[in-house]
Amino acid sequence: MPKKFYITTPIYYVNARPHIGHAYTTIACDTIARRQRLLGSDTFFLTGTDEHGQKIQRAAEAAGKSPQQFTNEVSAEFRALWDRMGITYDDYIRTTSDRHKQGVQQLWRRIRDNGYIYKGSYTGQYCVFDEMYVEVGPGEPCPECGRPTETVKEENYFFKLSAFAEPLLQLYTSQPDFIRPETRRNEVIAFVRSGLRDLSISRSTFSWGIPVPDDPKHVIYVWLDALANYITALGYGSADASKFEKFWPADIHMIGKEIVRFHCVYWPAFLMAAGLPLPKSIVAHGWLLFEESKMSKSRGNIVRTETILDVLGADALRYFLLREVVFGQDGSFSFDALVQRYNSDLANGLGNLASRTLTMITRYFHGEVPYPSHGAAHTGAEDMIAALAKHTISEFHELFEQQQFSRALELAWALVAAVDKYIVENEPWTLGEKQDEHSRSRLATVLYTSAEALRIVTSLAYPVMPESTAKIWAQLGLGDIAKTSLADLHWGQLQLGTRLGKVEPVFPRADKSAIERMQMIEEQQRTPAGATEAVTTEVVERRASSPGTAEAGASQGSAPLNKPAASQPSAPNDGKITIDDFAKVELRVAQVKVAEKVKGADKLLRLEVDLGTEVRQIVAGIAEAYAPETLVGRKVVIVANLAPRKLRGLESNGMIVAASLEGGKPVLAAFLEDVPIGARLK
RNA sequence: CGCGGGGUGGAGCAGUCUGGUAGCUCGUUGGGCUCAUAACCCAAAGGUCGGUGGUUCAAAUCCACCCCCCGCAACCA
Repeated sequence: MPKKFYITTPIYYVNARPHIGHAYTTIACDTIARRQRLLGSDTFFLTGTDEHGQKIQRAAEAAGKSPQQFTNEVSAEFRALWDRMGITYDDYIRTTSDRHKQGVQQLWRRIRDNGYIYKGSYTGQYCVFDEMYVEVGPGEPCPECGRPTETVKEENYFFKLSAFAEPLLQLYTSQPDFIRPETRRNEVIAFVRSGLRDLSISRSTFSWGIPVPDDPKHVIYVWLDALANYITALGYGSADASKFEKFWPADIHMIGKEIVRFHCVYWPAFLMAAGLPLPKSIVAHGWLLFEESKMSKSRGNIVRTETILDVLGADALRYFLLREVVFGQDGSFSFDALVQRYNSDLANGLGNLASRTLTMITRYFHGEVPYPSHGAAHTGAEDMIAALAKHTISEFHELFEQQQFSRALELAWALVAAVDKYIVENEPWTLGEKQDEHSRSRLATVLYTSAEALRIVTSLAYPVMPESTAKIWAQLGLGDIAKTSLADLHWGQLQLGTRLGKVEPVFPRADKSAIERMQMIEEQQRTPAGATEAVTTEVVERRASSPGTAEAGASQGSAPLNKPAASQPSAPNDGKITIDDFAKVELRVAQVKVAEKVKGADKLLRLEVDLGTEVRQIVAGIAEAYAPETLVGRKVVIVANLAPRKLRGLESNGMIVAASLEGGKPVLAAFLEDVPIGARLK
């Protein structure tokens, strides 16, 4: 009876288009799943999309679509990307599917019948973005994300989360591996220790969700809805629960670090309340940051996965992400680093080793794997390679089990380097020129050893790079790489006399133009985002069940998340605006009448400026560069028609125009000639 | 005391949990080889592992204190 293995990605929230961060999570899971299959496990790999909630409802409205239509489209995009990347998911769950709704309602009933749901009323500040109530006063922004909150009063169903603090802490203690890596575990423990409050798990203020059983005025809280996907996909709550019986509990829930709390606190609590088994482990990875250079203002910084697929292929991306980023920590992505890695490790490393080894076998042995000597032509060098290979296999397995992908790959590539060295030291090309028995035998041994090491690295790397390793496999004359067994991989399995396939480069070298090509594609994809659109699209995946894609500086509005159909007449493609756009900005000369520091703020000055027609208050972040008294009487340029905004409790009605120097130091705009107060700049 | 992540040869990073010759990739310099995708191999230069103190036979690693940098959030309309 083979071991079962169940792994999940988060289900991705469809308010954002898929990007490289989503791909990162999915790639990690796919790699683990492929490896498990090769190890002989009966594997089930689940991914899907999370489609309910107020945010989606609003985004759909903004796009002029029904929520279902909207989510259908985005969900299909995710699925298409995974298909294009060859992701081997076994099922794709959508939270708007009937099977899911049915299962969620069943879960609800079960928790309710066990006495963990009660009805209460709640008045408070609600953050639409985070889909949660926050503890702030009316009018205050969300402490989590800083966005405005709405005052909401509703009668809700509550989940008795408070009853689970002790059981949860016990869980974390008794199963140290439940949350990985450890820093996340510590965070969770600290959070639970600080006390758990009951959780509101229904909403009646909007309708885009799954109705609460027996009270359809309410819809079920999106997180309870979403988390349940892990069991509903297996048929929980349906007529056929055989998969649920077989695969649940999950072996790994892979998540990004931003959704640790939901998976490590709420989800196990829900399951405990329902009397269901808990997942075995939750693995949180870090975020992908984009080329942390400051020049990212001119570039956008959300990289589309398709761009990389177009130029270097999926395997290059898979290898890069798993090799370059220390799993669990934040990593950075850049085209430069990608191409660098690709060239040094794949083209020059594995690809070149395959090429040189197989070419020589083709040349000297007519393309048949030769017989290694066990006699006089066998030296200690072969033993060393074999021993290293053996060590590599066992260490590699161990590191992979701990999700230490980068170290595992580094280790495997050390074998590649060792074989390169072995080849140089043994000079098979010299041996090939001699015809004597010993030289022939020696040559056979060297080439067999190289090919066998190549075979081992290739099979270890298969889960990471399924396409390219399959090509090497074919060149080695072996069958279907996806059908090989990793469990009993060992030295010496390469069959003598195996006929090689056609030898050709698997990883063609990438030159600098590859980087330029990718940047160009990104450039082209970047539709000029109208300001209004940015509002809806700016809700990048914060709560989204995916690794965050932290951005270095640029405004998020330029993300390629916009509807292509945007009928914004304004800008040509290169980011330029028309004179009409500029005319919208009302720049005027004003004179500072009053300037003073804002209490409790380091950078803010409160100014009263005279526009000629009125005196208004502006709060500006220039306190570090200008002393208040030096400003009084000075003429400055302000943006006069900026929407008011509260800063530190004070309303600011405009913005002072200043040059921004390195380090953020502002230098106020000024005139050499005298100008009248109120004059408009055009 | 806002949250978080860092400070390791020129660059980018691993190693820190489980103390014991400081490792990887790129880059630089010189050499080798010619089977291979201008690739591969060798050698060299380059490090007070942020600082100070402590524990220890032994500290990049453990403890304490301090300094600095970067995100996010603020107070950059």
